[in-house]
Amino acid sequence: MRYWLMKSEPSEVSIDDLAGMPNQTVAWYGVRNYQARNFMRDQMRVGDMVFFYHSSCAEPGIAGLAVVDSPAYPDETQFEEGKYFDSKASRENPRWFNVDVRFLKKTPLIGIGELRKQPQLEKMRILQKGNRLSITPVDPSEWDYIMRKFLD
DNA sequence: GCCAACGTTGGC
DNA sequence: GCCAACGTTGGC
Repeated sequence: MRYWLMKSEPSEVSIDDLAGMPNQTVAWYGVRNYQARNFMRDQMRVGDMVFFYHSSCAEPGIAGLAVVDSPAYPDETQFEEGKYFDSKASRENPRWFNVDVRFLKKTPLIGIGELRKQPQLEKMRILQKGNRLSITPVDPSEWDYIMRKFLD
């Protein structure tokens, strides 16, 4: 089993939104970055654990726990008109993929400032200067540390 | 709103 | 294949 951190803008899908979805599950549509896509398509497995992270908002940070609920499949929004449409993608040759993610629990918000204070977390991808990847692997030791320090 | 960092695009 | 220009991300 692997561990991940997935960013979502709460104005799009917040942890509360996720909790209110049918089956408490959402398709992680809209990823348009190859590295993030490859993580979903090639490395994620059903049952992998996810930190649900609120980004681009007043209080950025980890807001909940989720779990990967499906293997990757073509992202429907690449075929539809709208901001995620991709004219170079086709159903025969899809370019973008997503997994489904299921709500596990809401957590007290662990702000990015709190995370930065932890020397044990200084190598976390999310905390590196210039980091922009919306999906990043989390080292098991980092996962354990956060769980013990903040979520016991 | 600012702006540093990064990914993508496209001319050459 | 290089690299300048451009667009986006995301914390502050």
